[in-house]
Amino acid sequence: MSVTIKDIAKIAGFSHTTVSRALNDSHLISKETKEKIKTIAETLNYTPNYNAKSLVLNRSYNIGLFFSTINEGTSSSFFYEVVKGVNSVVCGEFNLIVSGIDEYSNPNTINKKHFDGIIIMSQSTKDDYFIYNILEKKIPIVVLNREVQDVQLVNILSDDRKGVENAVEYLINEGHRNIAIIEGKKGFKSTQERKKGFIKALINNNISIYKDYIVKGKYDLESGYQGMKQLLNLSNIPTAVFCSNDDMAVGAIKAIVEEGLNVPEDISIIGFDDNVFASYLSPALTTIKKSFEEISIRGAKKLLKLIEDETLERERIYVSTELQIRESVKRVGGIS
Amino acid sequence: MSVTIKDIAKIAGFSHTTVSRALNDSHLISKETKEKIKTIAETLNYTPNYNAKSLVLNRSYNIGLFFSTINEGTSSSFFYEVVKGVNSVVCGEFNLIVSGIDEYSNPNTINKKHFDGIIIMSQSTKDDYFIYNILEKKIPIVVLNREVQDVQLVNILSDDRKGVENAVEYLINEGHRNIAIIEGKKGFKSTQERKKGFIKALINNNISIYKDYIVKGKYDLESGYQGMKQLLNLSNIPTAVFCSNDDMAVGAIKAIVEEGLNVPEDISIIGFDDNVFASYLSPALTTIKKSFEEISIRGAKKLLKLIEDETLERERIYVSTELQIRESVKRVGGIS
DNA sequence: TAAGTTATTGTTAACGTATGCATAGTGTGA
DNA sequence: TCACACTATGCATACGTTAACAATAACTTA
Repeated sequence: MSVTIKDIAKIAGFSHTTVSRALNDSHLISKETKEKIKTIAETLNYTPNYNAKSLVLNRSYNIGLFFSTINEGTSSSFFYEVVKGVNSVVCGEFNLIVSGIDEYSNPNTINKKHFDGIIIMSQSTKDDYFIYNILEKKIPIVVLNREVQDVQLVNILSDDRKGVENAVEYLINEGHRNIAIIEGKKGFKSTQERKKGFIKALINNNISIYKDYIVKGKYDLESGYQGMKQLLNLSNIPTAVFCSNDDMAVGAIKAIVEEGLNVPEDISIIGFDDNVFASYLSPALTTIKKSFEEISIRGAKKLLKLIEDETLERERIYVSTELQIRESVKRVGGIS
Repeated sequence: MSVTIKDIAKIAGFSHTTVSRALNDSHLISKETKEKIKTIAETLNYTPNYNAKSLVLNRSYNIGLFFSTINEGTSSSFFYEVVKGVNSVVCGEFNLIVSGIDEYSNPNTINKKHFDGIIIMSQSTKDDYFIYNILEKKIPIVVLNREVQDVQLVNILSDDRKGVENAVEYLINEGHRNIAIIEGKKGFKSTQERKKGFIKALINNNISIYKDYIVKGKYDLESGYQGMKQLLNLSNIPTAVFCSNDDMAVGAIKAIVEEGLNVPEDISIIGFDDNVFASYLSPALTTIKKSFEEISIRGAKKLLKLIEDETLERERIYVSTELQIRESVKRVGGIS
């Protein structure tokens, strides 16, 4: 049916071994035969059978990109950025197989013959059993977005702490001194990290930290609303509030508006995530964006290196965030 | 290294052929041996080597999903819906390989050994050379979203005409009689189809068609703005306007607001596409949504059938659209 | 009881590629 | 001129699976 190296061999008058070597640029073959064989291959429109190649070389030319799930609950811009990022790195040499972890009731069906390497965009600790399974099989793996503890693996994470630190420094540069935070959900790693960044920025700039300016939240709209209410009840209302995610920022804005105040004229707001809706709010929300595309690109590149050299150090890499400056922050006061 | 059927054969005391047959539930093998072999396979954590399987069975277990491009210009919600839709159908039996046509300088590198079937989400006539190439190779193929002419293939398309017809009938049911259209870009298939749907709805309801109510557009914001200006200059301003896409709807709304009028109080607007921003506009835009997820699901299912039975009729399938009713249409007048 | 049928298992080759080893031809140095 | 190295090629086999064909045993049937 389709052209094989044996067909080429017959026409060229060489053994199929020689053809194989010629097409793989082996140094054992003379220049002239190489050229002859290559032109024949081209005219015959030869393409290697990757299944046969894979069988003997014991590799698949496949990279697996696994999301926790591909169903409801995955944001489309997130999904797109990740696939795009990984694809831009692995396309050409590898096939990119996209899948959801929740589709695999039994992770054992995944084996090394099938994937040269695996990238996991992890959004839940439920993924861990899957990750451990792959680690056991010694398949090169990179985990994005979620820190996997107690295990040596390549982990690409967003540097939330630094991102918040920068954002709060931006507020300070805009003249704000009374800056509050509405925290994320208790127990979440991201909650801690974002808070640490907040504190760090204040300390760096010798701004004292008021307990009243640190209020709890739960990452949902309602808790942002309630948190802001609490801040509005203070005698010394902050001029700027960092909300640990965009949902809470929306809740906070609602509370401010209800109070008859305006964003950013009376209070400036910064969120975190850069949700789809962030730029459509009025005022458009200034927020901190994780670049999932960059996380994915870095992860994919690291994976390719890992495939080449399996002894590579398993490190944790932090990718910087980007402050999306829009309209929810106002400059205040004179120059400090 | 990893477990093969020969390993199982040794332990079970059968030939590897018997093992192969047992694991594939061949009727040639007795119940007892089947069970025995299967339990051994399970305890050894056996997974078949798909490359070997593929080699001998001449199939790949891969489905290719090709976009015109995966880079800038692809909307994320569109991309996500499509991957999600296809994945929901093919997961389990097949690997889903996602790729961009623009990554293949030479489509000849794609061969039947590599893909059991291919789905093309086509957004440009530039894809045609690629599509023809795959057709020549007799790889089962389904083309989504764009009509490919002069060729027998399975084509899954959105029924724009019917969608617009329904939307305009909705306007009519809301009491509107003076309904205008701002057309899409000249020469585009979609422009014609959407216009036909518009006309059809009017004819169905015995509403006469004014030439003045049909204005040209170019699918961009500016042309929507200009088109609306034109309509606002008429002595008999329409009470409702169907804009052939959402971008033009935004332009149209801008023109209306500039004139000191309101949407939907003075003029109702319907768009087409359900862009990301549509629900964040104020008023939130009532618009016609192509369900790319459904197009993808239908396409994927059709492809699987095509793989099973290559003689299947190559038909053109139209998937219905969905009217997203939001806030940009107002009920007018009494009951007609 | 011989011949035929059926149920179960084994032998062998095939898929298309890469590679260790063998071989032939050509030059090189003493 | 002989031994040796080097270059270019071919032979044989392996990868893990399936399947055509062969083989065996047990059971039917006349």
